[in-house]
Formats: sequence, structure tokens, C-alpha cells
Amino acid sequence: MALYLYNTLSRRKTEFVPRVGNHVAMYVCGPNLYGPAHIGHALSYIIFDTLKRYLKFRGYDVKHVQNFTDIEDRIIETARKENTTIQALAEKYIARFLSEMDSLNIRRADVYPRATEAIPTIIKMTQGLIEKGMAYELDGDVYFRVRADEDYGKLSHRSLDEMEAGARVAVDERKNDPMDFALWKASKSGEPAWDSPWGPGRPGWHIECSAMNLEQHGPQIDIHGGGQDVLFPHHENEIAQSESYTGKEFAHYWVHNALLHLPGQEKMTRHLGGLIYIPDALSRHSSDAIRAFILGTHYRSPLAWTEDGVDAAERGLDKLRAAVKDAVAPGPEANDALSESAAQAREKFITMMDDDLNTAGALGALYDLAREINRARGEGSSPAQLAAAQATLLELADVLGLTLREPTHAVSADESAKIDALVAERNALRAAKKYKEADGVRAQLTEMGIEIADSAQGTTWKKTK
RNA sequence: GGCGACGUGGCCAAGUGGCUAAGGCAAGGCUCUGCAAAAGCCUGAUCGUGGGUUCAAUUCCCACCGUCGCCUCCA
Repeated sequence: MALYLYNTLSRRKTEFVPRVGNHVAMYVCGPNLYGPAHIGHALSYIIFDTLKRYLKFRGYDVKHVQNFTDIEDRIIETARKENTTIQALAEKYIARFLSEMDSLNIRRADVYPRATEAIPTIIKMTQGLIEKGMAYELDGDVYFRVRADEDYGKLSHRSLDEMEAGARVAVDERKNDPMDFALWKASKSGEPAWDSPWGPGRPGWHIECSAMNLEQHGPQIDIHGGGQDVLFPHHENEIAQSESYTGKEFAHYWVHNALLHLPGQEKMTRHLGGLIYIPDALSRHSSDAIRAFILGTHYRSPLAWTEDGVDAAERGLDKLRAAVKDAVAPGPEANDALSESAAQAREKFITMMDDDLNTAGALGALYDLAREINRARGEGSSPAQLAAAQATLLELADVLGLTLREPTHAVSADESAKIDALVAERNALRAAKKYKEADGVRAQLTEMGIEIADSAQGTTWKKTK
């Protein structure tokens, strides 16, 4: 068994084999820092987080690099509008981004390089490309010469002639070819600028990722990821620059996630509006529910975000949570039938994930196992007997970034004491068979957002809102 | 116009050339419970339409209808 990933470059699923031993060099395109992230970003980063978790689960050693684009037209524009600096803007949104990703249980990358910290490498690469005849200077700008790159278009699978035929881009007459793109842009007055052989300027959009990859990973990487929207031109240009500069194959696997949208609308993206921000989503749903909702669809299929859909995922998680709620440390005691179920679930989980990250199928394996655990408990298995299977369920859930913890709702000490008193009162009434009065107390608790459950072990309660 | 993807039970969504077409939500019935809640059990689909290939297709091919993505900035 081996992991197969769909590679955009070959348009096929191929077996994943790292270039060097079990070391995986992975680079995922990070956000442009001119505004806050939205749940479309969350989708992409949840998927690549899951890929990373799975690679680690499979025994690979992963170096995950994710950039921050902190210099770009939009950022300059936004900084000017908000009367601030690009640095301040970047700092603000980086802090927000990282904390939002944390709250979605997305593990941090190993390195977060920033474009502005890669300027010397960007200049070195640009210079190198000019020397090779792959780029040319024009009034302080430097453009990549797409016609000099014989396989330009190989990633997005289109030819220059096709693209130019249907071009919607305003043509800059000075350029050699309409598709030539900027590696370096001369700065206008008042714009951030760095000294360069071509005068004061700043990097183009695509070269930063090539430079940061070179700095962090070297000339060749295993996995390059991002949303399908950055496939062209961003990744196409990246591959062109990097390979023209190094003369080597750049990324071995290109992985692109499909995009998120709202029902009946186009993709969620910042320049179209119609965004749902991460704190808003988290105020209504647990991070587990958001992840389960997203991972319930294959990453290469577009997904419509609906509140009902996430709610359904939340309710589904209750079944998984119930399965592990009384988990104790696994010991020698085990339920053989259950151990068999756990082994089957693990096998199914791996089979699914090996097949190009079939997270929906993997989730199915989790539900199968949860059902067996809940059934075994119902049939009288002790916590000790359930423990090993529960450990498996928690381990596999964690690969998907699911904690299976009850969503927490803060309860003050005062409130807690009051609830305990009411629960005790109700139980006294029940013991006296005064059920009508007991139900009255329960209604009172429900009113407070408290859900109670009676069992042989006593009455438990939880706050649900 | 070019390239590409998708259309599976009420909703979401895996999947396979022939073996019971996963799983979740919702609905109905049942078990448990004083009643509930939770959990468990049971109940439903011939896979957009029309052709073709094949002993056999939901699964391959073609056409059509519908939805969507990229071709400018975008995860």
C-alpha cells in the first residue's frame, strides 16, 4: 500500500515517493496580507494540514513552508487607504491569521518566510534569468520572456497561442509578448522600494515563491500546494522561473484544492465579496464541525458552504464524541471483537487516505468504528475493554485534525453550583416519584441552555449554548 | 472561443465493469428510560438524458441537457 496523489502536472494519480529518503519538502502558498482570511482560506489550509498530518502518520518527516505575501499591489493600495505602512498591515494580518489557523486546529508550518525578507534572492534569481536570456529589462521593470521557455504552460495545460487568442488582459505594448510577466517592478514615487541593478523597485508577484522555495528547500521540492485559483498564472509562472533558473525539475507533485463558494454564488474570493470570516464561522460552529464539513467532500471537488451543512456535521460528530467520552488509558483488558473492528477501521482509513486523500471515505471509517464502540458499551463492555478501540478512534480522528472534544461553553463557578443544586433537586423529586415536578426542574435547566442525561451512573449535564 | 471538472436515495457525500452502491444529516418504527436525552437496531436509491462498446456499465466511449472552475487579481 502506498499513498497516491493527484498531480496537476500529469493530471493523474501517481504514487507518492519523496525525492530523498522519507523526507518531504512541502510548500503551500500562503495568503496575501491585505485583509483578513475567510473560510475559503480555511478550507485550503485545513486540507494541506490534513495532508501533512497524514504524511506524518505514514512515517514521513515533513518540512512545511508557507509564505506570507507582504509586498504586492493590493497591500500597497490598502496601506495607503488606511493611512498605514505595509509592515504594520502585514503584522496585523499575520497575527490574526496565525491565531485563526490555531483555532481551527491547523498545525503551524515549520517556517513562514516573508517576501520582503527574500529580496536578495529575488534579485539574484532575476539577474540570473536575465543572464540566461530568459528575462529582459524595460525601463526599470524586468519581465520574464515566456516564449523563451519552451514548456511554458505545462502545468495549467494550455499553450501561449490559445491563451493569447482569448486574452482579456490589457496588453502592454512595450513587452516582447503579451504574456510576459514582471519579475521586478520599478517603484513609483511613494511606494516601498528596494535597491536593485535596475533601480529602485519591488518584486513581482510570482518570483517571491520561487525565491522562498530556493532559500528554504533548495532547488527541488516534493509537494507544492495551493488553491486551484492560483494554478494559473501564479504556479505556472513559478514553475517557469524556478526551472529556468535552476535547470532542474521544481516540484514533483502539484496539489490543488477546489474552491469554496456560497450556494448559487461564485467562488469565495476577496475581490468579489460575499465572504464569511473565520471568527464568525467559529462563533456558530466548533472547529471540529468546520473540519468535518470540509473533509466530508473530496478536496478536488468544489464545496458550497451552508450553515445547515456544518450543523449536520456537528450533529454527526456527537456520535464520535459519544464513542470516546469515557475513554481511559488502554490496558491489557480488551474486547476482541472490538479490537478487530478497530483494526478494520484503521485499514479502511489508510486505504481511503492513500487514495488521493479520500477524507470522506476516511471519515466513514471513523463512524463505523464509533458505532461498534457505542454498541459494545451498550452491550456491557467496561471502559477498560473499550479503551484500545477508543485510542484508535482518537488517533485516526487526530489525523483529520478532529479533537472529538465536546464544544466548550464557559460555565462560571456560581452557575455551576446553581446547576448542580437544580440537578440534585430534580433527582430528589424523581426518587420521590414526583415526576411532574422533576420535569419542571428539567425545563428550567433547558431554559438555561443545560442539557441533562440520566444514566445508571447518575445524572450528567452540559451546557449547549 | 480554448482547457478542465461535476451531475449517486429528501439533503450532503464516498465508490465500483459483474459480489449487500460506504458514511453523515433528516424522516418513520423499535430497544433502553418514570418520561426524555444519548446510544443501538430496523426501513429507502438501479446512480442527469439518449445512444454505443461489452457476456455484463452507475463505473469505459460519444452526443445532449444542466451546474461549475480556470484563461486578470484570488487559497
